[in-house]
Amino acid sequence: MRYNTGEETKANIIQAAFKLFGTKGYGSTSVDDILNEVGRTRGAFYTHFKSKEELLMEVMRIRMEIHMDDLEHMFKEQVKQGTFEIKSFIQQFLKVLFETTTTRPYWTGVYLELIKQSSQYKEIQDCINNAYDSWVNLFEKIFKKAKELNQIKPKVNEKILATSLVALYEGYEIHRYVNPNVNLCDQILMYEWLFSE
Amino acid sequence: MRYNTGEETKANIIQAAFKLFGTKGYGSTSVDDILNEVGRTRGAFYTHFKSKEELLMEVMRIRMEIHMDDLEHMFKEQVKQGTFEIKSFIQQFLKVLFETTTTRPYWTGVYLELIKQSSQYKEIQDCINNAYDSWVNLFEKIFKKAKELNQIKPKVNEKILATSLVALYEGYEIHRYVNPNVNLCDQILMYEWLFSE
Amino acid sequence: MRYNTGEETKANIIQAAFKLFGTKGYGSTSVDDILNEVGRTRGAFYTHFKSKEELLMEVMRIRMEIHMDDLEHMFKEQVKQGTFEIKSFIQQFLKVLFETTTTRPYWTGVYLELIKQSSQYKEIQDCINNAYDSWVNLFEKIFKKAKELNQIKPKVNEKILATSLVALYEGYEIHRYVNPNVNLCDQILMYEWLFSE
Amino acid sequence: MRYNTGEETKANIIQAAFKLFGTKGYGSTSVDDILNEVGRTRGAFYTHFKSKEELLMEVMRIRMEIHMDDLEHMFKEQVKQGTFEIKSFIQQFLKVLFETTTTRPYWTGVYLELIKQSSQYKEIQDCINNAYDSWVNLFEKIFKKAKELNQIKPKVNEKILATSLVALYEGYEIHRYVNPNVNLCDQILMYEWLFSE
DNA sequence: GATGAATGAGAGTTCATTCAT
DNA sequence: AATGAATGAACTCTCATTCAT
Repeated sequence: MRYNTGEETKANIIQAAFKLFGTKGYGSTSVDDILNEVGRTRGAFYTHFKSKEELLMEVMRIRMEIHMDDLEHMFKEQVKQGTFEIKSFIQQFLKVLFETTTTRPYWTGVYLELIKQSSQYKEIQDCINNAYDSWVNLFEKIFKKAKELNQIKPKVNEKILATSLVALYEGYEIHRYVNPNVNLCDQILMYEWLFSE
Repeated sequence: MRYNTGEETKANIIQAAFKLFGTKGYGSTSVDDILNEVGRTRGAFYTHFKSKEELLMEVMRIRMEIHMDDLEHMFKEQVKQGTFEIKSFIQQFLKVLFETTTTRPYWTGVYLELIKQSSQYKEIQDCINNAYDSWVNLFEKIFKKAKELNQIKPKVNEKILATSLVALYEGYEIHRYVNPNVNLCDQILMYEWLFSE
Repeated sequence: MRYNTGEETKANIIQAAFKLFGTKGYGSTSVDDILNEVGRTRGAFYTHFKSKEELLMEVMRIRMEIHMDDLEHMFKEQVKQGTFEIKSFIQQFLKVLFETTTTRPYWTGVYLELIKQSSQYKEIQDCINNAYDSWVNLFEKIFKKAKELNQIKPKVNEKILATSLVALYEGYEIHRYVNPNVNLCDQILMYEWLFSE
Repeated sequence: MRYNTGEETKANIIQAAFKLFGTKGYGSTSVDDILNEVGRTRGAFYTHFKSKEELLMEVMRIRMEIHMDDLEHMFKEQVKQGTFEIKSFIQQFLKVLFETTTTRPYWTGVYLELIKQSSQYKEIQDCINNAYDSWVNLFEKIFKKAKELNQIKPKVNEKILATSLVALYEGYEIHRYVNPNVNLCDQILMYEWLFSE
């Protein structure tokens, strides 16, 4: 059978684009590169996407969600089961962060690409800002929950704490992108200290 | 006057490249774009640079230094004059950071570009890592000095504190790149808190 | 009709390249020149060839064969039909050579180009050397057949005779390239003399 | 002393051009390449030559003469001293030919270049044709002398013999250009045979 | 006599996109 | 749904040549 279902090919293209945008960058990845990876040819691309730009948007939409959902799900689950404890939660979160999965470096590459393109494309800017807000809101919720449970007594308000945590996270991730050998495990101490006492 | 000195033109090109790489991105800036800005023609470029790539490296080298030196100079000056005080130092530093100068957004754009290209070019990777280390070392020195002067009593070691501060800084800067309207002034509270007691 | 089959366009390009490389030279023929001749645009070229260099190789491969085959075929045919006679064979061969066909001058131009490029490209060097050997071998066979039939009694061995004939041929052809008006018909006497008695 | 005499620089340029045109080819040798070799810069070139084309002409003029003169001088000397003998003369001539001097391969490269350019530049065409005629005339004289001295009894006239010898020579030289390892010493037998009896 | 900054035309090549099939 | 030939604009880079110094 020569033809896939359309959806299959489209999904393959998005998957390949995610990988290639993440490694080679958006600008340096040609439509052909993607299609080579997928085993399809030029024309197939334009059956599914209006343009390369549109593909970038699709990649963005899908991945932004995935990224968020992991953490949110973990939080809600723990709260539901009454096992939530801020320190161990943060530690688990950091473990996910510091573990090198196959897709994580792709994601950082894509994310950097998006940040850069955000100055050109309003849609990307909005998407990132939304994601950013979601993160901050999620952590705010987390910190509030922790305070409610008397696990922390922050001296600054939870919003600021959350914003800082996200910035810290992004700063670390970028650092690791440039130097994958860096050992950031000690940093966990930093996070712990943020909430100690 | 038709002919400049070589250095003049070269400097103009680097200046224009800094601006354009920062706004449009390296890949989307053509050699022609740069030369239009400078008021020279294509060939002039290759009198001064072997390739566009080499230009990127020059921009990187020059700007990395500039960026570092501002802060280091401020620190040394204050220590020399006996006016160094960690909280106000950090506040001044943040003021510089949070003030929108004309060149700062360019710099963030160029920096993002460099981070992205670091996976392709060893030289860029090394340069960023060096800069990163310099930053961390500088802040370590600053924290040590502050501790020495009994201005802070950090619970984690100064190295970790420094690494975190740099990450925090980078995280904020990127956030601001995506959303220039964001008000990060409240964040100063965060920094302050980091060192309070 | 806007779209050809690929093979059609590819063949047209090779044909045009043969003509232009032969007249203007490889270096002075631009990809655009070729495509103008063909009535296609630049991009079409790269659908069929990886580079201009590759095109040169294709032209070489194809033409080298054509050039050889004419003569070999003539020889085999005559032997098969029992009409082979060395003197008249050589005369026919020379007639082909000395007649100005439309494509012959192109070929000499291309050949010169290849000889020159042979110092840069191993593939060309090998190809010419192979062709050269084929020529020598063919003439050796021809001379052996002629000796076998008692048509000549060469005082030097057939290999040397063959090598010399090829050199003579090439020397003449080059002379004619520089001065197309030269009358080389008298030279036939020379060839005849080579085998007389 | 920073400045040479003009003549010195000019001569150096011609010498370097000869080498580079011979190895890399005229088209692939840039004016800069030549000046690098000489240790001068662009402007110096145009003090001495109107254009790159003119340089080619100068190289041609000078080298064409040198090439010819060697042989002519040898011939005249031997005749004057009464030591002229056709077979040994040809052998000496071939020894010069077959010996690999440093400059010979350059010369063949330049010569091929000139042949190719002859279709574009009337001056080159004329120069080569003149040289060609000179060669033929010289060999004609040589053969006539040999016949006069009863050293050969050619069955074809001396002109044809001379033309053939030149063609043979050129054919061999080109063969050696493509495959420098080829051993053409056996070919001497061929030349000898040409005149035997 | 020589420098080297600048010109500007033109080269080979890439690539997002279109479209007949 | 997919192919792949073709487009054409854009790109980086080369180079013969000019000219102020």
